[in-house]
Amino acid sequence: MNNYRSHLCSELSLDNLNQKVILSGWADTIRDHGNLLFIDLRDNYGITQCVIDGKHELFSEISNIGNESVIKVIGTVVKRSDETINKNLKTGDIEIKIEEFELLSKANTLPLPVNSDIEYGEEVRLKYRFLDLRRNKLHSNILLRNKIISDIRKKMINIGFTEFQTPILTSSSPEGARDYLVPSRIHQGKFYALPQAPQQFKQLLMIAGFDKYFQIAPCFRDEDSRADRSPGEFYQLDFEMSFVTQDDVFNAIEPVLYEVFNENKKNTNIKVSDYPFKRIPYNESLEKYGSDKPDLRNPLIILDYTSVFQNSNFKIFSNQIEKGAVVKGIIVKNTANQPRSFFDKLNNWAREEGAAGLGYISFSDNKFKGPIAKNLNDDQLSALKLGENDSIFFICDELKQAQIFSGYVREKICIELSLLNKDSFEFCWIVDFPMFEIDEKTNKLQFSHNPFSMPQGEMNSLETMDPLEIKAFQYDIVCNGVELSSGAIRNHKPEIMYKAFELAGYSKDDLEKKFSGMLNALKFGAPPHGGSAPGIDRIVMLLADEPNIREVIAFPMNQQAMDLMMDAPAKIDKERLEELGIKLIDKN
RNA sequence: GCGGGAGUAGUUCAGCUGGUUAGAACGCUGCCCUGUCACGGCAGAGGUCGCGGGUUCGAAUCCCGUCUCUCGCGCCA
Repeated sequence: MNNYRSHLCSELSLDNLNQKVILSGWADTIRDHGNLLFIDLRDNYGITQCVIDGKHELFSEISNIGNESVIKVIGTVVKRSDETINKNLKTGDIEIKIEEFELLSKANTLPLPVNSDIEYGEEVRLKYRFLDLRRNKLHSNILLRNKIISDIRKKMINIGFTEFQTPILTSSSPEGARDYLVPSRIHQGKFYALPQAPQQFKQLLMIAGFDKYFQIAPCFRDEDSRADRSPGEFYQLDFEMSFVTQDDVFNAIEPVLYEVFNENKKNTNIKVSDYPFKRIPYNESLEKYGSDKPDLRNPLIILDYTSVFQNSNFKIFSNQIEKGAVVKGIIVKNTANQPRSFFDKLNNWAREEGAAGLGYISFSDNKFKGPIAKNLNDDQLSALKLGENDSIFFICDELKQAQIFSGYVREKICIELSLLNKDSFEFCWIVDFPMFEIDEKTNKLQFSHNPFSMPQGEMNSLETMDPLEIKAFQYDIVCNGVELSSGAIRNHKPEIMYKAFELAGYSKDDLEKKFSGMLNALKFGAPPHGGSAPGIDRIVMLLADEPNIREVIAFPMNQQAMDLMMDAPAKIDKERLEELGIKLIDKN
């Protein structure tokens, strides 16, 4: 028998009555009645109440152990009397009558309590992460995370993917995020970089003929954090497939995501959108939702009303339209009877956000109301297509600004009126991203996403179309307004790549210098291939219903990319720096 | 780099327009308590009010600077 335990803290019941058992765990709460003492003993699996009588010789010793000390208890399983049964505990029908106990590890006074769910400051929680991880919420989040990862792994293998490992010490990539650099001792003055993603490696594995690759891949990017963006490192379900079109990629991963969400959702009321998921072209997403990561739980839709206002008497809009602006509108049902303050509040909010205001028209009892209504004639008003009790809010600006701000308005009104359907996971693909865009600073053409994506229409498009009109086989998967990943069908033909880079201002030489490995590989027989890489941390965030990514990572860094527990990053001894040939300079 | 919020006991927080000795809860220490499950009761210890400067007879409170945490923007192909 195991020296420390015969059973787990979750598994004893009336079936075990009168058995002598050994349990080990943490003293979660200790209730000392002077001549009677209860200990809730906790392990990874559950809690079991242990009791000792004041007459027992170990009583005084056990009454001094302190919360979170680790103890081993030997005792007998006894039935609780009817009035002392605890229905909140799985083991609440029984308790352990302590006969012997051993203090395995004494705990000092705690810097934060483990046995309560009260919110605590992050600095303390991160510094004592091992204590925070003992607490209910984090403990179950991390268990959920590991369940999700293991489910993903099983499903990917089941549908024929092969799991790989790719290098952590690799070379710096010229495009994209800042790299984390690692100095080389052997090659003084040279650096490895940690991979931002195993992008090139997975493509090389396709070229190597492995057909279907996946990896729960660590990715490293030296960029500033957000609530949903962990600084430094994060994980992706990175996958890639050979001999596929965009639809083949979607068809492969949709069931995996659907099942992972459906099998790990918090309660059975939650509905996961059925696959195939909606496919929304990038431009349509900006038009209808004002975002390239729309939250489809929000029922509001943005429509275009430029033509209604174009020749109207509402000069504020019609003058702007003449200068090239557009008018967007959002119809909101059952709001015509909202008090004036509702509309004023939104208008004030819009002004605070930097907009000129938020005009509106309401329709009820066959009458159009609101400050703009009197400027439109009957034809124009009926073109709004308002139903009884509807209101419509207008945004007028240059196209891109109007789209973005309409997106904010859509979100704001949804929050104000609590229109979000919280019991659902709404997936969609955003497809047909533009291949190129204009860099606003330099006015030059640049790649809008991954430069290795295949342009739709391939060489023909690059040679004949306006570059800004060319779409790429580039797609994002979005769930509840969270961008889970982007992916693409890759460009596997060197001549198309030379041409695409040429349009973005890179010479053949530039390309060969920067991406020689990849480019070289494409010259020796590369299959058409593509894939994607949904973010694991964000999937867990959604399923755990956590607003902050640190709540689903066992050992996260703080916003400043510091590990407060391990004290990283840290200064390095002079000797080590010398060995690496590194001299620090004082930037101040 | 820029903007918002925060920083008071080990912890979570209160502390008004400046005014005696800066409070509460949890935790901690001691005593009492045989059926609790956030056990209860009594007593006690514990604070450079982030740091520096200023205004004032007097600053946790007002002003300036600075540091730290956090949220957002930039950034993240």
